[in-house]
Amino acid sequence: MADVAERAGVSTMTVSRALRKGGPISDETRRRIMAAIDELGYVLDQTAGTLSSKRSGFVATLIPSINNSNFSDTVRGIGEAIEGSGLQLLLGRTDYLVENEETLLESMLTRRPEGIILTGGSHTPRSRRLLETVGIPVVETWDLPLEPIEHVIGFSNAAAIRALAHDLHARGYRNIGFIGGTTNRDTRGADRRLGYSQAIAELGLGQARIISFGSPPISMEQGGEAIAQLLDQWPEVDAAICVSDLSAFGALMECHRRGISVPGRIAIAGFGDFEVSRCSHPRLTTVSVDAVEIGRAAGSLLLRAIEARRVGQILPPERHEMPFRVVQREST
Amino acid sequence: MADVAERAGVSTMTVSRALRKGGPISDETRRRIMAAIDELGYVLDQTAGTLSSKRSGFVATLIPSINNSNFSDTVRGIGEAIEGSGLQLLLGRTDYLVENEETLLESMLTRRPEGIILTGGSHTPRSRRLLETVGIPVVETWDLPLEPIEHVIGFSNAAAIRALAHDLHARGYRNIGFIGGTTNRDTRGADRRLGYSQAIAELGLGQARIISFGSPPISMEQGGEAIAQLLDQWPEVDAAICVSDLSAFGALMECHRRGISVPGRIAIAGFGDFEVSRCSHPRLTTVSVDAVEIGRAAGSLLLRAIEARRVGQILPPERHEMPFRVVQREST
DNA sequence: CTGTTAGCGCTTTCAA
DNA sequence: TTGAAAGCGCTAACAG
Repeated sequence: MADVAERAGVSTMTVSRALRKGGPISDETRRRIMAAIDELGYVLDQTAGTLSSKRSGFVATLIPSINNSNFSDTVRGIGEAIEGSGLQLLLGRTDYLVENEETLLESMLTRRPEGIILTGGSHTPRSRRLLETVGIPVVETWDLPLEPIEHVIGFSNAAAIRALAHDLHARGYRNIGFIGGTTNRDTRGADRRLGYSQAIAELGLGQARIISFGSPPISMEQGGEAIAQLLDQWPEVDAAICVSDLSAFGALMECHRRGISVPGRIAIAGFGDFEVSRCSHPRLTTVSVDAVEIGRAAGSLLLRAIEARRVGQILPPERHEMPFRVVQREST
Repeated sequence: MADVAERAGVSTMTVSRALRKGGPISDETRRRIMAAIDELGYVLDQTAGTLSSKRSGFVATLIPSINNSNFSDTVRGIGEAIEGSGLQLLLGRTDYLVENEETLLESMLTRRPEGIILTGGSHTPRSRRLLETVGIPVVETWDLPLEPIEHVIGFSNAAAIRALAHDLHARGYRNIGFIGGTTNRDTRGADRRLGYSQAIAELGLGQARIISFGSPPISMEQGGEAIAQLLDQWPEVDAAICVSDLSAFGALMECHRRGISVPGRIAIAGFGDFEVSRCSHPRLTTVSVDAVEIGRAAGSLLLRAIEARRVGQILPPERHEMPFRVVQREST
């Protein structure tokens, strides 16, 4: 800034003002300063600015996996929502583990983010404590936690799968199985399994037929092995609900390979409305959630909360339930 | 730090030392300090530390898309490489546009990253200038630029597709088509198309049969529409190379839908060895690149370069060509 | 092994 | 519309 100020014949304070949109500064002075910056090829050092202004301009976001279109869509939505606000995303990948979330959270908090968006409603006690201590706005997404930290933009994964199971039942399927991961590490996956069990009980379908296969997130490959196991163990199954479209797709392809007709011999449905489920042959029935919209809603809510804090206020906790939709396609 | 220091009965400088691994400090003092930090629920403010030490602890990484397993695998590899070094990833998504790359770069440089990993070898003049001015280590990946900025961890996309075309030729295919995007926005995609054209010329196969479909990255859906167009325009084609596995998969599914046998009537091959290509039926022939290893190599190279700068040295530019491999599967 | 002093490059605050 | 002074919370450098 000193170099720029000298070149433009002003003080560093004037340079600082020129770099903010609303600053009281004459057009001519700003032009000279911008020219000087451009000639020097300099960029502002936000580190110093953060220290001085106590505004980092960071928004921390934690997602389970970056290579999952649901979560990457949500990140895109967050990006759209904070675009133009001067806020920057600090992205972290928990790999579906709350322990990783805690570590990442701690490491991100050292950057003094002004707000945080988390995936899911399960966190370690220490994570909750850290968030309380820093006192910045928090939004939990993709879930409806019973005891939210603060704001929530989510939906019930259990209710979504229940709706899918009811839909299958209405179409005449009676022996519906479920394919998911072996642990509760993926809490949304565990919630979906719960929704399946609830639906089976509600519909009076007797026995729950659950194949747990592999550490979450369950892959396409594992979906294929799981469907074989399901058909082996309960030959009477006429429909399979998979914890996500990826395993559903793997199951579908394995059926092709074995000459098992879908939906003739068995119907297959997934969750998430991934691109692969729209393109496969047959196209996969699934539950669609607007992941981009979850991100947009979470981002704009967080933005309002951050702006409130900047003027010394606190936005009361908000909780928005996002819609989901059973998408009936050719596989059921 | 003042609060912690008071509680532990030491100076802030001692607290600072306790928070670094190698610091000269007694076990007992460190224990007391850590206890105080834990009781208070405080985390270090790296903003101030960055300003003082001139080390941000950030590594900036720019990728075209986060929802692409190739790039997200590379990010994972980078993460593995820098794990334990105390460095943190600052991730940005360019959406395949060098103009976005420039904007993101500028915004990230305000955070004073200690090193940068870029995807591809095409950048705006201003991007190159900014990088020169800041003088931090730069690694370009996923390409072999003719005029690299500094370090390179990549491979030739053209050579990879040439190898695939030669492989198809060796298996008897003579009328090979290519499916890709309409513009050069995705420079790796454009390079792959170039490799196809080179191979057609080298092998004396006469006419190049190229279907350009949609703005890159071309989707599964678009792959399906493109294969229909290819078969319509050149009914003699006996093989199709797609710019990526996603479009190849879309093409494959569209053939299923139309009752066109793969590979009986037409062979289909892709690029990238995505999970979907390993699981589809038939499994897709593709070109495999170890994306995680590209990330690991780029990360550890950058780490060496950063450590060199920290002791006032400069690591001479390195250039590593990563292997690719044609993976013959059932679709050809 | 621990403490003191100075200062990183900005922005806030106040004054003109 | 502009400038001067002070200070954000750490760490480097030096001393003991």
